[in-house]
Amino acid sequence: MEDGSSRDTSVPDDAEQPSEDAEVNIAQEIFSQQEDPIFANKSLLEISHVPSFDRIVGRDNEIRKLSEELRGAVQGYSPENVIVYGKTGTGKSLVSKYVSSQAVANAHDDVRIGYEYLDCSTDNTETQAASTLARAFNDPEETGLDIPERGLSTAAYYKRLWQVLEQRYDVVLIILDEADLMADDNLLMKLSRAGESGNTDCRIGVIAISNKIEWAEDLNERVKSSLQPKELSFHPYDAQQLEEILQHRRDAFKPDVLDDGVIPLCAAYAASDFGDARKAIDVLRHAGNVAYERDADTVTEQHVKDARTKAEKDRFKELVEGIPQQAKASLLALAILSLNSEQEEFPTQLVYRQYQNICDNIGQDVRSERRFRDILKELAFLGIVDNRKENLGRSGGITLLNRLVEEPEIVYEIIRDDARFETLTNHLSES
DNA sequence: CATCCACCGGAAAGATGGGGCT
DNA sequence: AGCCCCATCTTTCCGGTGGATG
Repeated sequence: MEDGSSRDTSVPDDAEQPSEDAEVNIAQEIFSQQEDPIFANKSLLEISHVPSFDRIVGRDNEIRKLSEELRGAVQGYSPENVIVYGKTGTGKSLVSKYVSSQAVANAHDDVRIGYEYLDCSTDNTETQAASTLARAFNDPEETGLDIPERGLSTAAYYKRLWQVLEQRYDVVLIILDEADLMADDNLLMKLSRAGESGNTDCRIGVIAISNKIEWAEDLNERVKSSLQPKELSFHPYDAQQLEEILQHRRDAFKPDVLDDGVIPLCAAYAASDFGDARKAIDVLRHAGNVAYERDADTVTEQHVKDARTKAEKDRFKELVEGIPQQAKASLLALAILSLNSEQEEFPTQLVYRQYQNICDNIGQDVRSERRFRDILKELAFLGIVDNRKENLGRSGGITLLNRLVEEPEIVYEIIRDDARFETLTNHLSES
């Protein structure tokens, strides 16, 4: 992402260096391993992979209902707005995309219709959302409009969005995935009122996806009344459906490498995890990786079991590696306290002092205590720490007790791997 | 049983850095 | 060039909290 000036010291063109040859050969060896004994087409197991639509399992009812709500769009009328609920991995996005694409495919000849999918966990502010939508619907060739990613005011982005819709579409469907992560309701408000406030003649149908059932209730009254959403809820997949979903992806593997019990076991695991299809696929993929790493000929149930814990560890490691430096220092403070004490829970004050030590030690800025509290809350939101409020009464007031969710050793190791924490004096602790 | 401790957490505003427009 | 807008992180200020304490 950045300038490459610091690394690449070995690039120069003197090819006769033996060490470099060796490296090339190692790399070649790995890259050119043509025969993968386990996988035939691994991309079928990627999370982003959308199965061909005739393979959607067990969601016929949902597809039917959603299609009915959107029926108007096909003829150029206003579709209903829909809020789709359901736990993660229950096919909400998949079905929404599928039905929208079908609406586009089956539209009457004289109806200009389009749909776009917006992930509100990425574009979580009104401005970003308006920007992304405007760019997604736009075609510079046709409209002559260029829409920059950033730099414009929110109002300016809306203005362009309306222009684009006006020029290019009679009806659009907008899928807002994870709509509950949106910072505020303004986007929904604007979209639902675009017509009546004369911004555009294009009719807009919103499909808002949320995994929190309470979300609609929290919605601003004004939004609710102008959106008038229909509600649709998705149930978790049962074990049998999960199994079927996995069977459809069997082609990812070479024939006969999957032991009979593997898919049912993955399905059973995922079914106990709230029927999350994504998890089922994850576990299956990881099982394949485990088998590969162990040079096995087939994927066994044991591989699935091992993969399950491995997958969780990987996820956790990635999560911790990805947090900002200040958060790492904070987390490390908590880990060190846990390592040096019988207790599991520590009041914020104590953790803060430890955090100050760490910052001093590695020469990092110390944040204010207020900010520190927010950092802890963010860590709690990510599920890395747990915090519990307790009132210690007259001598202590209210305090948060913080506890690591994972083993402190693991957390400690992961953070110490970060180069910026290398200089940290070993186990500086005792308070 | 009223008090009171000292931390919690909301609000607002500053700092910094991304970028576009005219 | 000078101005405007937005995102993110941080600090400052301060009212709220509720069980242990006397």
